[in-house]
Amino acid sequence: MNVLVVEDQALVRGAIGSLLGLESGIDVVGLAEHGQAALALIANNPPDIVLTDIEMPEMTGLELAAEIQRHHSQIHVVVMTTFSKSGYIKRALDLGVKAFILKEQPTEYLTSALAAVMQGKRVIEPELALMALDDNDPLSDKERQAIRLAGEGMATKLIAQRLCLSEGTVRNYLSEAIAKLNATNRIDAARIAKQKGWI
Amino acid sequence: MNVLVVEDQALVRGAIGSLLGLESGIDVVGLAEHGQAALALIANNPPDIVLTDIEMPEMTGLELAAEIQRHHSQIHVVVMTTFSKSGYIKRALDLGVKAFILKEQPTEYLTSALAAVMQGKRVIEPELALMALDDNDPLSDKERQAIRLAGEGMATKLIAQRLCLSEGTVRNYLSEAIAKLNATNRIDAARIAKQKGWI
DNA sequence: AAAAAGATCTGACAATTGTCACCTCACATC
DNA sequence: GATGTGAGGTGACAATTGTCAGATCTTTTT
Repeated sequence: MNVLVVEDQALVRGAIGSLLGLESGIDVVGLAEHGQAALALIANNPPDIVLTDIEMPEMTGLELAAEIQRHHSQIHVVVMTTFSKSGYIKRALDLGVKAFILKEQPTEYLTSALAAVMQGKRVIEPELALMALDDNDPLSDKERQAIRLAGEGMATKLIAQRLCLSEGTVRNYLSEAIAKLNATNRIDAARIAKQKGWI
Repeated sequence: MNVLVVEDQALVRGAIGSLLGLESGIDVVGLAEHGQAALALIANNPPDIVLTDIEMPEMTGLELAAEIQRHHSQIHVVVMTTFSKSGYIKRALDLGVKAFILKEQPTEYLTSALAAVMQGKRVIEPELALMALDDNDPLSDKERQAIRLAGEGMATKLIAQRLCLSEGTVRNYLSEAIAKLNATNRIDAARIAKQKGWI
């Protein structure tokens, strides 16, 4: 099967290309450093599978998956990512992505997932699928914005100015968010929300 | 030459192992997922070169480099990282690291750097070396640790317990660090220090 | 040996942050 | 027209955080 590898870090891109090149049954037919480059290669020579990272500049792997779903629906998309954020998983599943690979998983997981995808299967760890289900972001829009700014080190007064709210209201939002996320303070809350992909 | 690869993401670790395995003259004699595991492998079977990522949980690649410099000074250390933070580069050079590889560089850069290191050379991009020059980390060791924990959302009391210091002393350290970094509070200070590679 | 320089600690104080109960106003619904 | 409901606000209070001026007790320097 023909695979196109999309990953922004050249060293990792090359290393994964080399890894897959060793597998019998897999031909690496292209390497792209972001979604735009990948689309150009796909137009010329559509592969069977596009294996793409999610976090990339210019165009993320999920945006690439959306584009492929729209214009090249016969191509299977497999995404890789460092972070098992429930938001990512949910979007990927909605976009018809065939496999969801975490970079913490061993190389054998990747190769066997690619083989399974060629047989028409979907590959996703059950626990990740569950994460997508209970991806219920409890934060309101204002809470989200307040927590994000707080996570960048802004003081309450500045956050209030930025959001055009009173200082007290901002404190209320932050307090709410801290409670909802079971955090101990605003920094902790920001950390938790980031980790879930909510801010 | 015998190379030990240290990288926390299994997929990337395996892929780099596979890449280096293809090179004639390179034997990948071990794969470790963090500094602790690497040290255990080194004790049994010291390689010629340790190729390590910097950003890792438990023990960072730079902490590993320090440990190797102290106890296994004949081993060459090569670090890889996504971020060209001036603090990383400076610390790496101070720790006797032989080559500094960015993950955005192509795979050939890595393989040729490893070959050069075996010939006793040092490999670092001139522009990165320059970054190291104008990097003056003003933080003391204790301040660094305190700020890092604060950046993770820990309250003063917990930080004090972790560092075996009194609460007041921790507040002093944080206050000092905030002043030195021209920050407005502990979160802001942590953000600045992270970006420079000081924590 | 005296002086200087550290690191840690303490206590006091002000500023910021976190929590909570309750207020107001607009706007949709019954 | 009465009633909810939700966004935004206020004020009060406690807890945490930030600042600073010493106090102790090592080390290091002179």
